Amino acid sequence: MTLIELQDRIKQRLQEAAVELFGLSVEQISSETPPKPELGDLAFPVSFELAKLIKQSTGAKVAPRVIAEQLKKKLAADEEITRIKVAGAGYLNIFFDRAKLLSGFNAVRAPTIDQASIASLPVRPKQMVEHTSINPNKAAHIGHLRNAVLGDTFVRILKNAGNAVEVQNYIDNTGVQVADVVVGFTHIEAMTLDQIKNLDRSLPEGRSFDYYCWDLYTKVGLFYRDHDPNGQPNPEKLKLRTDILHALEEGENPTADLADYVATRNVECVLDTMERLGIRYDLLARESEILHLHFWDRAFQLMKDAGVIRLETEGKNHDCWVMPFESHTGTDEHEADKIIVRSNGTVTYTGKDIAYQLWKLGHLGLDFNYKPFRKYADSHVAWVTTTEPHSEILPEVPRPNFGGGVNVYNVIDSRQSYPQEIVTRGVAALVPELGRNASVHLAYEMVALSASACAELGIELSNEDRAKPYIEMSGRKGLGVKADDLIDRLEADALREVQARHPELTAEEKAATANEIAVGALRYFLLKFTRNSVIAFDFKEALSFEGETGPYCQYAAVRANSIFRKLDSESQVAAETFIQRADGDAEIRKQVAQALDGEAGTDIWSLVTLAARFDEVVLQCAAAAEPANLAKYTFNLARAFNLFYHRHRIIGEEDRTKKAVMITAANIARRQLTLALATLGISVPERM
RNA sequence: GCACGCGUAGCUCAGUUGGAUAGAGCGUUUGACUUCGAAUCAAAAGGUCGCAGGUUCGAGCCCUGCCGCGUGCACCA
Repeated sequence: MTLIELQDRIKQRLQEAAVELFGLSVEQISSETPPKPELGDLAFPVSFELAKLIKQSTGAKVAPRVIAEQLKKKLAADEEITRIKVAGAGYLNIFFDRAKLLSGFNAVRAPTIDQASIASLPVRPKQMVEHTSINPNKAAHIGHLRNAVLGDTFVRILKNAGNAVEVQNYIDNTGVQVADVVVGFTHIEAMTLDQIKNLDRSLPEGRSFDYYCWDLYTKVGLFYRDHDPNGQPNPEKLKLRTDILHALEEGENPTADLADYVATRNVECVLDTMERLGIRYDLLARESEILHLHFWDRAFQLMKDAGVIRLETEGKNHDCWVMPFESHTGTDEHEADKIIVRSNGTVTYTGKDIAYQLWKLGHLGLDFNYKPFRKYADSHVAWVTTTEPHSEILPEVPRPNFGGGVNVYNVIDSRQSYPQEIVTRGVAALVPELGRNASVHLAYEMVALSASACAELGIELSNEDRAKPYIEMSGRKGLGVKADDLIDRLEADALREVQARHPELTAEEKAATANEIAVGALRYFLLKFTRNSVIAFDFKEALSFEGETGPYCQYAAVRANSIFRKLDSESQVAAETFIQRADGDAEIRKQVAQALDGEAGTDIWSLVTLAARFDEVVLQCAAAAEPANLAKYTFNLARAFNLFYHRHRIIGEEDRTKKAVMITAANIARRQLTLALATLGISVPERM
């Protein structure tokens, strides 16, 4: 028996009772947790809702408390329920049979989310999540990290909620940003492809190819402006970019080969960075294939046939194919319609994304070719799209079927809400049966720099910038905190602590532990904010291991594990069988109930109920697409455990029943805490 | 100008879809290591939930109008 099953059963009873008593059906029965455990385990404000419905249908005013009393009588005593109380202005508060549920919760085995168990499940509709999608022309910064951590955590949440999920990382290898770096290599540094390869091989440790490109990219911006940061771009130099862009779209030429090397190496570097945080992918979908395999041509035809876009024959958008967008009333300066195909015949990002989304949803009627890109340590393979047919025959790894998802989640920052809205509309117009909900823009606010972070990075601020609440990062200006730099600092800080606390560990163990702590700190830091909150990045906050942080949660789990490491196996087995028997044996159940009663008992019981709520929280997070809720829950569970840890001693406990109860409570708590952390992508170190 | 988002403790943020006495972390002050690990725990101080109306049994949450801040409104992505 899980908490969700129990809740659903009570909700159903309440719905039946509402029909029986008042002839009213309440569509959604909401439940909540009472502010204090003394008030009960579960509260239903349904009487308020019913009072309103009764007034609406009959005009009669009935006090919520009166309704609650009637519902209470109808709610026949369940065997899991010991008591029902009407409280406050009309709450229906439920008290569970603590002994019975403790036994029940203990028997529930944590679901595993490994590949084997997923493969054995019947075919389920597939959820698609696209995240990371960094332009492959430079190193990742903390803004990209927020995207990847958010996306990866959402993937874990979906999997934990029982979904099949496919993870995609979109590689814009034919866009302006890649073209810019190519301009840097060919026109500033005057390098050939072979020279770039040699340079790549000769780069020193700690200055990888993506770092090199980061610096080069900022130089290109100045190059366009003839080295005057505030100057106007030189049209002749901008033409270099346009020419390269055309060569990239064309494909199969020396410039495209050079760009392919640069983009692919940057992708490899970014995948290395993400691997440090436990973030992996199923498929790297490249823009070059969307062009060269004629995805766009097909989508273009579909859009023309459906009348979704029209060719402008006059006015500002003369010769462009545009998608009308009525809700944005156009002004003189700002055009309402969105250009999909430019007057020179090339397609915008929005158009390419519509084609890509159609493919993701299985409605384009074309497919990519695929080849393996990277094999991870656990033998999972990230595939990449390719133009070459039958590339998948080469390796021995079986290829999954990509695409064809029922829902598509696109993790993209909220500055792109407008183009994403157009993409969603376009897809919905082309495939009306899918509706507007098939393609979801999972939007989040940007990561910006706090004033103190700028000071630490040695960035000089103008007076205008100083007045702002935060400073926006800029890849073009090289303004930002690189992901690997931050992870390095976190690992160094963590290593120093581990060294001080556990000098007996080997160097490898220390390094591994430091990595686990660094990942815990970073992922939690990026997840504790809700999606629509701007993160003004601050080093002190991000580097903290105390208070509401990942390491705090890890520490609670480590403490829990250390209890079980020290506890003799005899006590563990005894507790297990004792609590198991509480379900059937009335005498034992009475003893257990006693141990869970009173102030100390309620204290222990509240830890158990909080731990049991994990499944419910995961479902909520999946529905709301908000991983921050899970982060908050995990922290609260860790906090509850630390409090329990402080107030109760297990190993020295003399009373057999009390000891068994505490062992079981601690075991449930550490199991759920470990699971919650794993869902956040955070592991629990052996020691810390 | 228009669209979207935000405004909650000194600072950074939550707030279970309209419910019980508005909560955390940091910072400040004060306590707790001979104990299953103090990366911890406890206590105190700290609030006109931007302002003004409205809806109702009930509003931090919904509606309207203001004020302030951010982002977007490209033939970039």
